[in-house]
Amino acid sequence: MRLSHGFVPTLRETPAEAQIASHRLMLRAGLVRQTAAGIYAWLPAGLRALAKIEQIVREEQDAAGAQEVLMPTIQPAELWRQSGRYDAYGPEMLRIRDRHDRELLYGPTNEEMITDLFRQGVRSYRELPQNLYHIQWKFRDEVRPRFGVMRGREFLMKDAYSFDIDYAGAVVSYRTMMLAYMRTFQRMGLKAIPMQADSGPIGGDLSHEFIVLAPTGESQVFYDAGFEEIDWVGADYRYGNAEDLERFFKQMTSMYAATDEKHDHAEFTALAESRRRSGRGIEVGHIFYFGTKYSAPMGLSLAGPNGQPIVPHMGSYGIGVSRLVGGIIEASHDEAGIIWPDTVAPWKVGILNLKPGDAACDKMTEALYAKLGADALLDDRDDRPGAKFADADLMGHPWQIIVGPRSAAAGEVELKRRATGERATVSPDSALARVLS
RNA sequence: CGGGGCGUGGCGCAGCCUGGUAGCGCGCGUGUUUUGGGUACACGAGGCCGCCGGUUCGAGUCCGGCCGCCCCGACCA
Repeated sequence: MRLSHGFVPTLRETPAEAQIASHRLMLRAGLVRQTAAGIYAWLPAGLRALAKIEQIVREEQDAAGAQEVLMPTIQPAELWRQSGRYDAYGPEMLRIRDRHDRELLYGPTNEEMITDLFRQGVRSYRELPQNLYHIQWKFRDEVRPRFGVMRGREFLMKDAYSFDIDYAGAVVSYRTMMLAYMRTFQRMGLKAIPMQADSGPIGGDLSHEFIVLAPTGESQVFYDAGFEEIDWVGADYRYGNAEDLERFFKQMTSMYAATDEKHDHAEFTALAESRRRSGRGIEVGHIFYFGTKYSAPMGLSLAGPNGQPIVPHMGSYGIGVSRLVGGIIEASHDEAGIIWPDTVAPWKVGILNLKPGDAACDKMTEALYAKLGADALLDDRDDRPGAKFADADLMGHPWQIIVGPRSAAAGEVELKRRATGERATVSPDSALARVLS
């Protein structure tokens, strides 16, 4: 994108309503604009980051064997009556009526709908296990939306639903998703820690919240240093292999991790001091097993091995995709602005033409832009160098390639790494090589 | 939902107490200037002061109602 004709309305001052860092920076960097309380429009830069995050989630879900579907945002009330949740859900559910006065709702989640789909399409236990997911906008009419997209009313969520013959199968599905989550968050440059969560009467120990570490996070967490050190993406755990998954689950759950509410000081200090970590975190995902809570009342029943009907055991697995945009910024920013991890940055590189109209500057920046393509943002605005530096830092491109009259005349560019502030004067070719490596 | 606060050009704010027809900074446009970290000067565009009603000769300002948004708490991906 050429910034001179791009819709990236950066703000020099912070709008009064934004309190926390990610909200301020998302507004200032032109990622989103608020439409109503807890409802946001995504502008080009924000949408690009959102799409990259969504794509990483998608790739890791697919790698773990889940199948993507897309369910509607609007659901019939009837489905929710079958599970008994229509009356139980309360005012967080946005209820609507169509012209025929039929009761509908804007989906806050999809257990009922997926169970309905599954019972229509699957007949035999031999077709299990299966895991279906979608990435779709949800609406929960929060009493008090806040923190920008971190707690909006409308939000983009990945939710997956597993179907297994029995509890043992459900455990494998659960562990599979847990591994996929560790890999997903790692790829986004985040340190994620699964914390055992309250799961109600059904879940047993199969309910975990995924907390992402961020200095400004909402809750205090204590954990084993292993969560920061282990490379989940590279680890040799194989999906579809129950032993690998058990080994993974043991490694995961053997390390200490707790939020302040559940923190056990004695257990924590039993860890070697060098292994103890504490910090703040933001919840970005939640996985849990819920057995036959929906399959039973909704009549999801398949032919079992001995001809008798079986009721599948289910689990659900959520990731707050739009929340992650805010979460990543909370985890990675400084005074000047956002510091995007390479994998989720709206643009991987910002090319700064410090003097549009200068033949050498124009030629060099255009050549770089042509080679970098869509993942580059070319700042070709007729503006002061200072304004471009400030906006580039604010927008947080992982790399900046800075071209001014002096360096252009010398056939060189300045390459700046946003995360470290490190700068080097190099040839355009070697700048390209480093950015693309 | 309990408590608090705020709605005035795109953004940040003053003006309201003590009614007299709207102002500042930033941004935006034009020109000159400057040219590697938000340059300086000049000129200019842009606001039915959230909405409705009331009081008054006159309402951004006073009174009533409504709507919207934010913060703390309880609640939540």
